[in-house]
Amino acid sequence: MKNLRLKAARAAKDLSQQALADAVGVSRQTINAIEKGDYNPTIRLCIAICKELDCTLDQLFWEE
Amino acid sequence: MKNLRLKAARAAKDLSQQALADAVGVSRQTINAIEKGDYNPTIRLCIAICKELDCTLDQLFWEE
DNA sequence: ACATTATGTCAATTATCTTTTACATATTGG
DNA sequence: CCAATATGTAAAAGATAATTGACATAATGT
Repeated sequence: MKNLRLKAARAAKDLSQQALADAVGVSRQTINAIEKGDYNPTIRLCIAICKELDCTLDQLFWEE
Repeated sequence: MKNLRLKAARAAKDLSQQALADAVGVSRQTINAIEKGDYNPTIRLCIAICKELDCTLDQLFWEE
């Protein structure tokens, strides 16, 4: 399933997928794949994304 | 660096590394490596561990 | 209308997470 | 003292995260 919270948080910072990818040191396709879902990124990448977007892991990646 | 919060949370549930590994469907070495640190597990594994230990991502894996 | 940026997606390759097998030490209970 | 459990660690192989390059379609602004 899609990660719409990530997409929204990125939009709130007015960052493109490319800009976020550059900021956290991965490729644009990786960010796109995470937002698209059916993907399993590493915890360090998730943490880097959270810090760039001023969020926490629970806010962007926790699922009940 | 070591993940002592994970080690403590596991101890609080009285689970061995093997028991936690079985519960989340990975090998004992993987749990050991995560606790040992210098390791980068996937977010899905982190979530599975958190749910097994009744914690959240922020509680076990967030780092300021 | 045009150029530019942003996004979606795919195939092939590289990097790395995870397993398997194995051996070692420490600890606990009988 | 002995058997069983728990933990730490390592090398090789398997599974998958992530990169690279490419092509396509929307969206945006001039």
